Amino acid sequence: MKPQVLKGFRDYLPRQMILRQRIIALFRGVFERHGYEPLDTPVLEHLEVLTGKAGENERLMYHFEDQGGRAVGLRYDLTVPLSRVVAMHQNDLVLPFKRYQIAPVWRAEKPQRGRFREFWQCDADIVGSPSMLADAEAITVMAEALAAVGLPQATIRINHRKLLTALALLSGVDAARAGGVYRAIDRLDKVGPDGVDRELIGLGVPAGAAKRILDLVTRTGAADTLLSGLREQLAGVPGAAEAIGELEQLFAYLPQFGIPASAYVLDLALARGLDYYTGPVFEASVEQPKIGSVGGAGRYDDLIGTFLGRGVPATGMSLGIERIIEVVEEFGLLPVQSTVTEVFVVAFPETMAAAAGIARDLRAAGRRVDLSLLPSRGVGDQLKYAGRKGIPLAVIAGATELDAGTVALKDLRSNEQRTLALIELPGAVERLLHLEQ
RNA sequence: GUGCCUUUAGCUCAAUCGGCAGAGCGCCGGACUGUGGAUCCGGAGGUCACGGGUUCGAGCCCCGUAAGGCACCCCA
Repeated sequence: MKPQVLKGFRDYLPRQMILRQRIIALFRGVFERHGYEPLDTPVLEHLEVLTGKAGENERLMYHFEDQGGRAVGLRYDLTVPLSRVVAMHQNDLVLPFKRYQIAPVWRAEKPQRGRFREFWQCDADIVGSPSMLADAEAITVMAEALAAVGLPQATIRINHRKLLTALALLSGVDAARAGGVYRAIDRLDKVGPDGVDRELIGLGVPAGAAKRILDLVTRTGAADTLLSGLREQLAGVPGAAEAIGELEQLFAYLPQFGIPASAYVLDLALARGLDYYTGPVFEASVEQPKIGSVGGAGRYDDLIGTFLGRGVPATGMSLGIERIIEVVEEFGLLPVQSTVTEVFVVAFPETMAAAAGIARDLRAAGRRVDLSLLPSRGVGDQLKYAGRKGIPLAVIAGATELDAGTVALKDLRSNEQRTLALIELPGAVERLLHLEQ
């Protein structure tokens, strides 16, 4: 049997796991500081729970028949499972329900840099508030999470799904076929204005309407100026006034939540592909490295209704761990740690018992301690092992020192070593570790 | 899912026209019996991604497959 993993799936070795867990811990901290509660759901769902929500993306869904003949699928995102949970457990949840979920999802895409078939999403959502305050908080949480990992160059672009629908109506395309118009508009940064113009005309949009749409979505400037301009241009178009009004509220709330104005921008060309969005949509992306968006989301007021029969408003955001790691590594935004161990205890065959006792005492003091399990290795080899793993401190528990009630403490980073009374060891270790921070 | 590029030691890569598979780094051992990293010496390590084909002879040419990457599509 040849050892191998599936295309687009990966093992995470300790060095990578340390960074992943660190980022996850930072995100969890941001989520919990904003009052979000943890949630987890099964990786496998009834296929019908998953289908009908992702539009054309359903071709990327992993699905199969289980041994009992049931049609099942691996979750494609964390938003649909959340909606199912809300519908199933409505009596146990206090609304607005704010939950975060950090968990893997699966998509059968062609792998590329920052794009995998198994990847982790970090979602924070608010269920039960139709207010733009909820959307403003979702954007705030996203901005703070990105700032927590030192990613300030990511700007959150914001748009409104109903605004795009209004543009489609304006162009003479009915709401059912509006998706094509969204996609054409969304490709603005890739194919440029002329390209979008060609694509719109290819969809059957009259040349005049295409030009008008292009004129509207390529405008830049302050959100309130853009929105008041749109209010005039789209007067009488169904849904437009509502969308513009919501965006105006949203942009009024954002400064109140304390996010710097540089962290977000109104981008009238932003579309996003998932079918279930009904209101504001947001997306955070980076220019370098070229991996596209690192997070996104939006409001999905009708999704829970597909399970419940009655609508429950919901909004939230999602961050992609793998892509964020790509950026963090590219720019060295977080320190690289190769081990979680703080102290290594060098032992000799004849001092094994004492060495184990020292390790136990240090652990009781809260230290992370590795004890040599191969004491027949020489001191040099044991120190080499500790050094190669990147462990900062070594305690040498030799007979010479122990007979005098002492022990040698070596700082493997600076090569400084001193002999100290056994009783002083925990304090000395603590001091050396904190000097490092 | 489509198109293109790549794949040689653990890693990064070389190998002229199709003619005996190499280097650096890493690893292991020694110089050095209780002190890692440096230096020197020595050593191990290869199904040339995999499967076919052409040829006297293939790492090199041809076909197929897989994995990785780039561009689409789409997305975190």
